[in-house]
Amino acid sequence: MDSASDQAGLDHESRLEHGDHQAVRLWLRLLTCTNLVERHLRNRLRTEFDITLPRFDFMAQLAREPKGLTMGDLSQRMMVSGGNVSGIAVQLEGEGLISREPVPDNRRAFCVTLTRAGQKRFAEMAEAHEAWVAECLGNLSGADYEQMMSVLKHIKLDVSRIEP
Amino acid sequence: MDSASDQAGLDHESRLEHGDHQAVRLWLRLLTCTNLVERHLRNRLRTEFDITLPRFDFMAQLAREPKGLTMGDLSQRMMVSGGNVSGIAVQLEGEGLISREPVPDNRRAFCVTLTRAGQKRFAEMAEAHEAWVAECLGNLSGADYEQMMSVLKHIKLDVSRIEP
DNA sequence: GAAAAACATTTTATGTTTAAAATATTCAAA
DNA sequence: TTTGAATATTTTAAACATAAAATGTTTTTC
Repeated sequence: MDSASDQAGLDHESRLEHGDHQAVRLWLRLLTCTNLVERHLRNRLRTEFDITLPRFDFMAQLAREPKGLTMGDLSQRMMVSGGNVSGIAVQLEGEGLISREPVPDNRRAFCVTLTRAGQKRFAEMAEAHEAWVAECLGNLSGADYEQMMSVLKHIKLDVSRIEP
Repeated sequence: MDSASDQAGLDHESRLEHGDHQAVRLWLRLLTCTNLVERHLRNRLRTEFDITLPRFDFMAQLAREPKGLTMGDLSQRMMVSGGNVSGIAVQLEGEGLISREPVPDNRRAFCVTLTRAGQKRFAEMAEAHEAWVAECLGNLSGADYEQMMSVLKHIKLDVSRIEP
């Protein structure tokens, strides 16, 4: 029924509409797929390491920057609000996985780093996490991988150009 | 540095690790991209229609099924927990956008449908939503679109095969 | 050098999301 | 038919997320 009416009157308007529908279909599939992988990782982190995805992400950012990051840096990189990282930091600090030390020449900011225990704990989790991700996304050809990376970068650019 | 060591000792182990890293990079980009679009749509729905994304999704599922859906159907299609749809339903019902009627031969279940007002309201929102999505994802070539759809389907299949 | 602006973070209030327990109903089997 | 398993939904408690206000610090500007 849809394809019949598409073939019938293919003026500008319906062309546009067709493109729109296409975009929506892609969006829904993209969303479904991402949610599926995210849920999978979330569940495994919970069942095998008793940690949540946000806390894992928090630690992952720090692991990438041994010199430490400020709360603002973390908020920006994790793309969540400041109040959010604040809450997560309190918990991780309570568990002894991160430490927050004052920055010498800026008493407003904290320098957040992984503790020795945090580094060790994260290393274990990261290895498993990487394997889980590979299970989900590692079964693509090199060409598919390159294509996806390129198209996603393209989309990212398109979106960032919209937001005023 | 990375590429040098890759070329140096390319045994099975480092090959695997390389593939894993690749998968992680793709995953992070996929996640970032999806979050970016999702946040954009969420903001626009809030500012222009004063509605949240989950409520919109809830209504979108119903719009697609004029005969109505049970709470469980909605939970499954929206890929969120039952408690979640339960809360959303209460709100939408309070606003008169949906109705929940008992199913004759199953007193456990509700049949949820859009009210007349809900249909009208959704139609307005859906049109705008479709245009916003097209702004984000509509700027791809037909080939890119097809490729994305195909690869995402592939990934979805891979993930669904994992979950035990 | 004092007032104002900008900055980094936390707090607060509100709302979303999940997992798990609780409730109620239906179905299956012994 | 009564017991038990499965189903559909709601409730509850805890974590997460945001925006906006509050706090304290630094920088700018006049």
